[in-house]
Parts: sequence; C-alpha cells; structure tokens
Amino acid sequence: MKRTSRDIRTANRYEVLRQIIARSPTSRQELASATGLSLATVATLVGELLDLRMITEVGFEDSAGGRPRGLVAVNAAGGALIGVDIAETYVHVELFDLALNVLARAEEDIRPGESRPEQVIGHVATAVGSVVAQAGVEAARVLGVGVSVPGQVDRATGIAEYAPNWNWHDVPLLDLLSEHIAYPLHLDNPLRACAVAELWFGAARGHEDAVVVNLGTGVGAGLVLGGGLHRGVSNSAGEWGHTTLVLDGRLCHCGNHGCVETYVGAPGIMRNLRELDPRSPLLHPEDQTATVDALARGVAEGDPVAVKVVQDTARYLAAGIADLVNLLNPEVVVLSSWVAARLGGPLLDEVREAVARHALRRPLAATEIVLSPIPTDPVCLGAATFALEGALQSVGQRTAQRVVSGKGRTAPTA
Amino acid sequence: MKRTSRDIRTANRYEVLRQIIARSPTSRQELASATGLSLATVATLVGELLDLRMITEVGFEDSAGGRPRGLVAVNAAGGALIGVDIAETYVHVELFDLALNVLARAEEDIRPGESRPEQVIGHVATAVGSVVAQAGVEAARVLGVGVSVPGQVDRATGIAEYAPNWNWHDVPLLDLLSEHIAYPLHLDNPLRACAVAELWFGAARGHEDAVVVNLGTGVGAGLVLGGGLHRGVSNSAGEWGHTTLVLDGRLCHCGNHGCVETYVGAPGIMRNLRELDPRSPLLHPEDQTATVDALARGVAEGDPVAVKVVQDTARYLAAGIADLVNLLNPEVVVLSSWVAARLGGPLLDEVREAVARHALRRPLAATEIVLSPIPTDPVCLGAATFALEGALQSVGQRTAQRVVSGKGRTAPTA
DNA sequence: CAGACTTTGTAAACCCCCTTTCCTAACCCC
DNA sequence: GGGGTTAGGAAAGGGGGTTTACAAAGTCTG
Repeated sequence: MKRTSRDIRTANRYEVLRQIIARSPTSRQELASATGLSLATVATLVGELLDLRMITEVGFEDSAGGRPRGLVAVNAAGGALIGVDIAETYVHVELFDLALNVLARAEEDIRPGESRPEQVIGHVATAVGSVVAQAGVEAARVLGVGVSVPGQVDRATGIAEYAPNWNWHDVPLLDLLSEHIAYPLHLDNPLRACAVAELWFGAARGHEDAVVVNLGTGVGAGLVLGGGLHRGVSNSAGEWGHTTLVLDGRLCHCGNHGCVETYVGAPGIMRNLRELDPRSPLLHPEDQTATVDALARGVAEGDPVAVKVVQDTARYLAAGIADLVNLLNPEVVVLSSWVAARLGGPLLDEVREAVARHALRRPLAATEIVLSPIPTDPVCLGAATFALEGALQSVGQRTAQRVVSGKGRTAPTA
Repeated sequence: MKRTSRDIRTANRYEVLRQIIARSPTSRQELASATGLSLATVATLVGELLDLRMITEVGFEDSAGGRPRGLVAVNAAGGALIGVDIAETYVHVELFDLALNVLARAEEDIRPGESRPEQVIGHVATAVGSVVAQAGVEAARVLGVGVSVPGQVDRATGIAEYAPNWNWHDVPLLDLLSEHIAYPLHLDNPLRACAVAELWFGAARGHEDAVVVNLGTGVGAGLVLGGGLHRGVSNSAGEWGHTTLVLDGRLCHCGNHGCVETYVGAPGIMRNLRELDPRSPLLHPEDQTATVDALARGVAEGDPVAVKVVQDTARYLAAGIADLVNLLNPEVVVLSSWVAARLGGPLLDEVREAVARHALRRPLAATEIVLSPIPTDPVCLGAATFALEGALQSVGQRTAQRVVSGKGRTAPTA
C-alpha cells in the first residue's frame, strides 16, 4: 500500500478526536502536548471537527495571568453511530452519540435454523430501525453503521467470505444490507471491532503495539501494530484461537488439534471443568454463560474445583499469551470479550504470573496485561468506531469531482 | 512514533534503490511503473542517488521511434558496505560493493571460553580490518558497518541487552566497537538482519507482510508488517523460537517447555533423529552442521531414517508456520538460515503440505511458502543492508546547523 | 484604572513531499 | 530534413506540518 501525506492527516485527525473524546472538555494546548503536534496543526484539525459539528466550544479555562484557554468538547448530539454485533445466536445493536454513550439498544434472537443471509439481515434491519426510533434521532444525523460479523470478511467488496457458524461462503453482505439500511455501512469481524474499540477508547489507547485477546465462545487476537490495526493480506490476521497450543491436543471445529480456542474459549473452559469433575454442579452443559458465571461465583466463594478450573484455564491462556508477547513484543495485552469480563478478575493474577514464567524476560518487561476497561459490549462499540473512522476518513476527500463531458467542457456544478 | 512526510521520502528512496539494485540497469520509466511513483519523483530520487554516486548513468535503451530512455545502474564501485555476523563460535564478516556483491570475506573463530566482550570485539575489529585490506577500498568509501549480534539489542543506545550464549547483560557494544572501528555502525540481531535481507533482496521484496523464518541453531521469525520491519516496543519482536508448540514438551534452554526451537532448531532436529534411532550413523553428536548435512544426503539417497526425520521436523515446523499464517496472514513465508539452506529442498514440500493441513483456508490461500533465494550468508547481507539503510537515511537530513553564538550572529560556516 | 505582563489562537510564510502539466531534447521513419 | 514519438527537466500546484508574528483577551500592579 502506498502511503501519502494524506494518511498522516487522517491519523492525526483520528488522534485528535480520540484525545478530545478521552479528555473532553479539553483545550487546544492540551491536545497539542498530548498528540505531539504543533498548536497550529491542532487548531486546524479542531477547526475541521468544529465545522463538522462533531465537537463544540464549551467555554474557557480559568487563567492565571493570560488569555484563558478555549475549551472544546465532544458534541454528543452532533451525530449518532450504530454498532451491530452479529453473533451465532443473536444480533445486538447499539446506537451511540458522539461521546460514545449508548442511547439505545436492541437485540434480536437468531433461532437455531435461521441461518440464511436474508433472515439474519432481516433481524439486523429490524434492530437498526428500532434503535433509531428509540433514540429519536433524525436519519440525517446517523453518521454510519458498523457491522461485525463472525468469520472472514473482505472490507473492500463487503463480502462475508466465510462465516463458520452458518457455513456462509462469499455472501455479499454489504450489498444485501444496503437494500435495507440507508446509512453508510462498514463491515468487519468482531476481533477487529474489539481491537479498534480498545485502540480508541480502551487499554490500547496511545500504544503503538498492542494485542487485544478476545475470550468468548470463539477466541482471537486483534493486533494493533505500528499504531494501527494489522489486517494481513486478506484481512484475516488475528486468528490466534486457531494457533496450536498443544500438538495433537484437543480436536477443534476447525479440523485441527490443540488450538488455543479449545482450551480457553468458553466451550474449552467447560471442558476443562468437565475433565476435572464431570459431575460438577457448576457445569451447565447447554449454557456457556451460566457455566462461566457459576465458575466466577465459585471462585469468589473459594470453591476448590472452580479455583482449579480457573488456574488450569489461566495456565493455557498464559502459554498462549506468552507466545504473543515473545512474537510481537507489544506494550500491552488486553483481555476482552464476555468471558474475560466475567472471569477476568480471578483469571488475571494467575495469567500474569504464568505469563511471567513462560515469556522471555526482555519482551515481558515491556508488556503489561490488563483487563479491558470498556464497560459495554466491546463489539458494538468497535463496530460503531468503524463507522466513526469512516465518517472521519471522508472529511479530507476532494469534493469537487471532475466532470467528464461528452463534448466540450461542462460548467462545474455548484 | 510520529510519522512525517519525510518518512514517505525515506521509504520511497529505499524502494527506488531496491528496484535499481534488482533491475540494474533500468530506466526511470521502469522505476516509476515499478514503484507506482510519478516520473518526476523518481527522477528526483534518481538524481539524489546519482549525486551520492551510488548509481551511475550507463547509456541508453534502444528506442522505437522516440527519445531513448536513459539507463541507470548501481555504481558498484561507489561505496562499500560491511556486514558482521557475530555468532556463538565465530565472527563472519563480508564486505560488499553497492551491488551487494561480496568483495571480501573474513572469519574469526571464537574459542570456547572467549566470552568477554573485549575478546569478541577484538575478533570483529580484526576481521573488519582484514576485509577492508583485502578489498583494497579506501576508508572513505566504506559507507557503514552493520553488526548482527545474537539476543536482544537496543538500537538507539547500541547496547546488547542480553546475549544468551555468553550471558552478556547490557554490554555497551556500540561504544566498545566504535573505539576500534571508525565507520558508521549499526547494531541489531540476526533475526532482523535476515528479515531485512529478504525484504531488500530476497523473497519478501515488494510484499507488505512477510515472515522470515530463521532456521539455524537458534530459531526465530523476522516479521515484515506493513512494508517494514516490525520491531516491537523493545526491539525484541520475532522470538518465535520461544513460542510454545507442545505444552509441557521438550525443555528449552530458555527455561520453558515445548518451544518451537527445541523441535526445529538444529539441536532439535538432532534430537528428532536421536529419538528415532539413537545409533544412527547420520548423527554427529558434537557437530550440528555435519548432522544436518548427513540428513540432507540421506534424504537424497532415500535413507528411510533421514526421510522420517525430515518428515517429523517438517511436521513440527509446519505447525509453527501455520500458527504464523493464522495469526499474521502474511503474503509470504520465507525459510532462511543455514538449516533451511541445507535441508530446505526436501523440507519444503513436506512443510507446504503440512501447513495446508494446519492453517485456516483463507489465510492459507493468500500465503506462499518459499526458500530464501539469497545464495550468500543472509545475516552478513542483512547487516550490510542496515548500513545501507543508514547511509540512505542521512541523505535527506538538514546539513546546515544553526550556529548559536555567544553574542550577535556569526557568519554561517561554508 | 491604566499600563505592564502573560497567554491564547489565528494568519502568514515557509519547508517538505508528491503530482500534473508544459516544453524542449532526442530519436525514428519517411 | 521535416513529422511523429518518447524522454526527462522545469515549473506550478496541492496536501501536510511547523515556525513566527501579531492581535486578542485575560491578570496583575502601581
């Protein structure tokens, strides 16, 4: 990919807005020192964002002998972003204001046989319509919709190349969605959504290199390298869940043996429990969430089986994370997604300790392991962030398109 | 790290020189279409390189009805680069002309026990002096010396933070070397040297994302991500050799169990052989090179034990490579270093096949696995490339330093 | 309460980088 | 030796960032 000076501008625009959202309200001076940009550049970018009505001037700082600093803050009401989290059994949609507060939520269940794209898209369209209605925002103020769909996605064409849970192959999801949804659409997968959410609003903010480890039913790692998302050639980087942890280990649904996912994904954790005590009352064979919750409670109550399961899981997880630390040497490893949210506390200490045993000293010394600080659904937030990035990207674009006329030149349209 | 428009220039300068070296002689037009840059930019950069005498005009292309294209080629005699490969038992130094031909070689043995930094540096200084004398180049034409030293290196300070083979801790190697060597010095480790060599002259050339798998006594992976070397926060990314392949597997000298290195590094391969047939005549217990050579010959002759050992090794290697493919989604995986050079042919087919079984379909489809096409010592070449990059980096720098005068302004020095 | 001091933020000038456009140079063919 | 064609340099222009100058907007002090 060729890089141009425009990319620098886009990156700076992102960074300034990130800082404004994080520090809101804040001054141009603070932004300049936080971003390392000159005051003039910050002022220009702030001006752009003011013009877009994404931020507003909100008064002045008290001064101690000079002209008071003007303060800017996110203009929460200046637009709305929608994040769609499509999963195997549900579609979860959230509508955010520009301060990334959730204004409305909607959830649709996907019933077991509903695997056709049209059915799933129907749920998405319903839920999106619902959040817009609930929040009562005008359509024109919806800046975009980010859609996270499991599996491999081609961003350029908007095709879901492969979704394992429904066995989708090359579904032109973006085209299908755009028949029902009039807002700008952005497609990607949950791994990258979580990574972007952490990059903008979470523990990866301000870091050049970070790994966002996703612990859910599936497992993956969103890679932030060089300050931006690493996508790989075919936008399928981050499949850490299908990385071998135990050669010839547990059979994974990907066909391989010993994948990380089979040890630290929710079904893997259930299996860790079952292997320890097949009749444990903590085990809810058909309900991953309930089992994980039971484990969390068990650990809190000192149940030895629960403690042991978490220890075992932490040991597997730590071996996998140590691999990431050794290979990528990131500044921070973030544990995200619902399993981490529920089991994170007890897991974290064990993981830190075990990673310290596994990883090499030098990379380890530079890395910290933290839980995601994002309180809401990170996938929805990340998906909405894709929409936010999309809205910012088109700012710098030339608006005046050259008019190609059949014969002679036409006057440019106003 | 803040990126500026100058980085773009530097990257373009690299790319143009890379193309010139690869296609020498070539025309500005060809360079423009190869790099995607405009003719004007290419002409400017070519002009710069001509001024530096790194390239020369070498005539004209035949034309078919227009002004003939001027041809430029690397000015091999325009400078010399030195690559130093410090390893556990030897120091290998090569002197290159600007076409990256080897003009002189020198090798010094490091005897067991010679582990003090001054001893090692003495060998380096001797060897560097030797190649300069052999090649008969003037000191002024040596553009720089790249030094590869095993372990973790801080490039900014030039400190070898940790070298496992001699148990070095925080040795200020660059300072010590500069007492003996007057040329510009560049320090890094062999992993990254090989990666840069592939990026400039080998199989990774022109790719955005590549992994250079290093199979030697030690094992690692140089990561090319986003068109440049990925270093990680503390310049220690790429320690793939100390990534877990088999949980609780073979004990590694890093203190861990089941590291990739213990299965596919030269000692690991020897162990694979020993476990299969402890009395195999292929086994030279004290000589890794001889054993690997014997295995290569054995495979060529159809020796079933050799074939099996290579199969086993390939299987381990493939599992590890599949992990890299799934995690990073690179365009190309390059097998490099001396084990790959000797055993590469027979290994490659097995590896490709086994990776295809392990990796996910989508990332796999985008990845090819190849042997390094670099015929010489890739570490020396890569180290020399660091020196070349260094020489190119200082091109764009402002030369006129502001003179701070005590009183009034001094006339700028010519 | 007016002048002095301090700080903000905008505007202008400047540097770097790349591209487009124009024009001359250099060659082939007829 | 003109006409057609291609190469490559020079100039103009657009994007981006920084530095510098200066007006604006405060506090402080005599």
